[in-house]
Amino acid sequence: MAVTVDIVLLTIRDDSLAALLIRRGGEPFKGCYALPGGFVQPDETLAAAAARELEEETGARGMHLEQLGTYGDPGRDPRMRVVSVAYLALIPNPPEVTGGSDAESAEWSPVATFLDSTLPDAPSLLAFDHRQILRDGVERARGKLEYSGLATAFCGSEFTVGELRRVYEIVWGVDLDARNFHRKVTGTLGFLEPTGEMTTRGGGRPAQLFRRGATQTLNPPILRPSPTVF
Amino acid sequence: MAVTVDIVLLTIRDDSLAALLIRRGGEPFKGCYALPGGFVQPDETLAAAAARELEEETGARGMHLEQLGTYGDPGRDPRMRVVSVAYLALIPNPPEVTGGSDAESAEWSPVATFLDSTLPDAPSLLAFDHRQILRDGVERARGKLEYSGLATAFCGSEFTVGELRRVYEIVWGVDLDARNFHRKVTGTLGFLEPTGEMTTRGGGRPAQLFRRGATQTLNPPILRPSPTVF
DNA sequence: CCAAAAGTGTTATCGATACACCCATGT
DNA sequence: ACATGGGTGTATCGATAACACTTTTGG
Repeated sequence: MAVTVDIVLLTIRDDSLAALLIRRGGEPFKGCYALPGGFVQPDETLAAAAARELEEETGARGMHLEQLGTYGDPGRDPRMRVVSVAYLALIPNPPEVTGGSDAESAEWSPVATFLDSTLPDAPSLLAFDHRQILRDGVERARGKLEYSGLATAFCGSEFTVGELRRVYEIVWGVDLDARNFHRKVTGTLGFLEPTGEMTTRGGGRPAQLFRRGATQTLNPPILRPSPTVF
Repeated sequence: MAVTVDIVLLTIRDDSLAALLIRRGGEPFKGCYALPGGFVQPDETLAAAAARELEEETGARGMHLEQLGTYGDPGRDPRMRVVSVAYLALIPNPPEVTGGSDAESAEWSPVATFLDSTLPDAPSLLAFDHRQILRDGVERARGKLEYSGLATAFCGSEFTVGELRRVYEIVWGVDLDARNFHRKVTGTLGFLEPTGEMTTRGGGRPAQLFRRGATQTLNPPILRPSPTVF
């Protein structure tokens, strides 16, 4: 029985939540998109396999990486029985992924393109059961923003409160009150650590720069106004 | 590479949170306890494998079953590379599991016996990495009580508000205010469905009997007073 | 000056908590 | 009568939501 890892790598690009997808050059699902991934080697942990595949595909290391779930229905891959452990990864500034090595090329695509519920459920765009995995990954990210510091994984090492708020707004697809959001995140002790620096990037009045704080659990949570649809 | 399922089967027994564990009759970890589990067959889904193992061990079917996580470090099983998909299962009235078939015998044991943080981390009691899996399963159950109807999976099909509260108190290891709890769960529309029946089991004034309602998500959640330790 | 984003203040309202209190049964 | 658990009422407190308002930059 083959064991693979598949990775839902998310980022914020052009004011959209985007995922890294591979255009398949061969059968099955030739021409479809698929999640990056590959076989687990005999002597590496599952997380190490995911990190290795990520680095091969993007060149980036050290981003947020967590296990998402395992997908092993017989027949999910027509060639053989494959049990795939899915990982969720988040990266701040999406590296350009031009072309890729062989016939397979990697691209950033807005997740809405693939998850919009008006689309048919059949794998017309995404290979295997990767639509479900992508959906689960996006839902995990959306949920964890509420009670954890996960959103900072979409920001660089230093960021403003406004930039952090944009992450919430884009991932949840809602508008948040900037004033209340500011009070909430700066008021949660240990959540954000001020650098002392200011920045004017983004225009308007200069904003303080922050780093991730030690408290990576948000209590009470930030509740999303209305659960996002797809 | 071998793929197995391991099951954290929890129940409430003698006012304690208890797990079903197998006493190992052979090497490795002979004499240790281990989670029930086994190999995934070529033509069954992962969940079906877990359900099958559960039925073989307890005779029970149809209980709550959800995927917990996948554990696949090289060396976690000294005999070979084994990737194990762990499932969390909950059952209301623990069936007696006398002896078992062969040298391996199943028992219900309070989880505190194995998770108490004063114990050493080495697998002196639990085989493989099963202590970590058990800990993750208990933590998942504790967390999900807050915002889901998971607690009802510990109750029979009909239960009183008091019985449901006992589940929370035992799983979380805290005391809850009976009056506020009552208001909370009966006030969440669609969470509990009154049967119209009353019962006097448990003594005191007769209590209404309820069934699980359609709403299996609790918003706003019931927050546990202070996170349980181990 | 104006637009845009950063922050602060204030108030209404909702939900949780901590109780006091009454109800209906078994012994 | 009294113990036991079921259930309602109510005041207080903390967090959120809505929004008025000031601050500081760039164009």
